[in-house]
Amino acid sequence: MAFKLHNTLTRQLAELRPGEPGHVRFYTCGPTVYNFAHIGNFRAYIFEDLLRRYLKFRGFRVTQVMNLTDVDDKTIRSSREQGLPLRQFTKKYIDAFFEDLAVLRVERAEHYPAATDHVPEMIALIQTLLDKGVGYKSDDGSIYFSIAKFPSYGKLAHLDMTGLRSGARVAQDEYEKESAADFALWKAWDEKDGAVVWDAPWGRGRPGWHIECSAMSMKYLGQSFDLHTGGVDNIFPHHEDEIAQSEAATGQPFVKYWMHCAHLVVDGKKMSKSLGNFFTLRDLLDKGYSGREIRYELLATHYRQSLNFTFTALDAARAALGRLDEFSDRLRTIAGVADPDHHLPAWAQQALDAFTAALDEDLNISAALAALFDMITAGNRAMNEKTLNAAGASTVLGLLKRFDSVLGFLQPEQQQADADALALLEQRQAARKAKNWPESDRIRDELKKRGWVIQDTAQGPKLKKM
RNA sequence: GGCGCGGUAGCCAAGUGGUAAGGCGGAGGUCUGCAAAACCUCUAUUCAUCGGUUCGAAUCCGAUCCGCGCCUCCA
Repeated sequence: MAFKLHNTLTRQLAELRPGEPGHVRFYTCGPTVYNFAHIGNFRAYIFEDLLRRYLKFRGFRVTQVMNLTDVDDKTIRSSREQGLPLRQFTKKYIDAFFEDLAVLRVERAEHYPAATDHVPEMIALIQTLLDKGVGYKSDDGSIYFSIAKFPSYGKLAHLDMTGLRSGARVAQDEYEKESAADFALWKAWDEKDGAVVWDAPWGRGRPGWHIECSAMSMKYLGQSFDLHTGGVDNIFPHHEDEIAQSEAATGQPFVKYWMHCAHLVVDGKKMSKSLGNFFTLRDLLDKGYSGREIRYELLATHYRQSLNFTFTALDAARAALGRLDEFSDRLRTIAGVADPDHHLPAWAQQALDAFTAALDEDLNISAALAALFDMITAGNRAMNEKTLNAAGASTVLGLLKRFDSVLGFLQPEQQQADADALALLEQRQAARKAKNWPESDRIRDELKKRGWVIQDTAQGPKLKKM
């Protein structure tokens, strides 16, 4: 069995064979840090997290790089509006971004290079392109990439550029580009840029957007690396341009596999502020949903399928997670302190096999979750029939832990009952012992008001956060 | 117009030639002082529509109807 993925370059499934056996180097396009990231952004980061975690589950060593775009039109504009130096402005959103990732239980990548820390590398790359005659300087001092000099331009997006390539020189209002499809490697300083400026051999200015990903990915991963991911909207022009720049500069194939995740829509419509269906992670947390619940919803749809985000689905996620938690609780009760016996019950082994087979097939998460839920049904049945002993339960708990190394949502949120709630719970037990049902029910209602639900189990009452 | 994705139960969502996974919801049952929660069972003769290929199609081909994305800096 092998891990197969859908490669945007070929539009086909192919087995992942990293350049260095056993070690996957991959680059993921990160956030532009001018605002809080929204749930559509996080859909992409969670997809990449699943990929990362599954690669590790499969035994690969992973080196992942995610860039932070901290200089571009939007960051410059917003920092000026707020009267803050660029770095001070972006720091707030970089910090927020990492906080959000932690809430969503996204594993940290190995490197998070910021564009502003890598301008020398970008200048060097642009110089190479100028030396090779693929880049050219326009009258205003900007540097452009000439796609006419890169015949395979369009291979990722499957665009036929012949019509554009033969185009005549475009007028001044097209930023003095030779061809409309040429893109900026370097933008000459403009008054609107204020203090955001670097010196380059050809003049003052700032890097274009695409060049940062080429410069930083090659710095940390090499001129040729395994995997590059992002949202579908990045296929063109961003990733197409990255390929052009990088391959024109090095003469090497840039990236072997490209993976792109589809968009998230809300109630079937594209998220937009005007429709009132635009949500940051923080908006959802404010509504009382947990990062774990949001993670579940964002993860549960296959990454190449557009994800319809709804609150109904978020509630469904909550219910499904509750069931998963209950299963773990039951196992823990049976397992006690027993050691695992290294031999999975047949139904658990079956789940592991199905789980792996599903994710091997281009991260088929729906089938993987089906395997998990089938295991829960089988496991509950075994526990009902008392055919699962302590060691067996302990072994299955170990398997759940392995599953969670991929899924990242099985671990419940901490929910420590406060002293008051525990005191009430004891009072209710006393009332129940005396068969004083009205008092017992009154205390149950009181706890409910405080957000706790009582579950009377064979092992005594339990408090659950509502 | 070009490139591409999708239409499967009340909702969400797998399955891409061998006779419909899974989740939520709903219905019944078990447990319980009553509950709650949990657990068990059931819940699509059918896969947008119409033709075609085939022993066999949700899956392949053709047409049609809907929805959506990208086409120069939005994950």
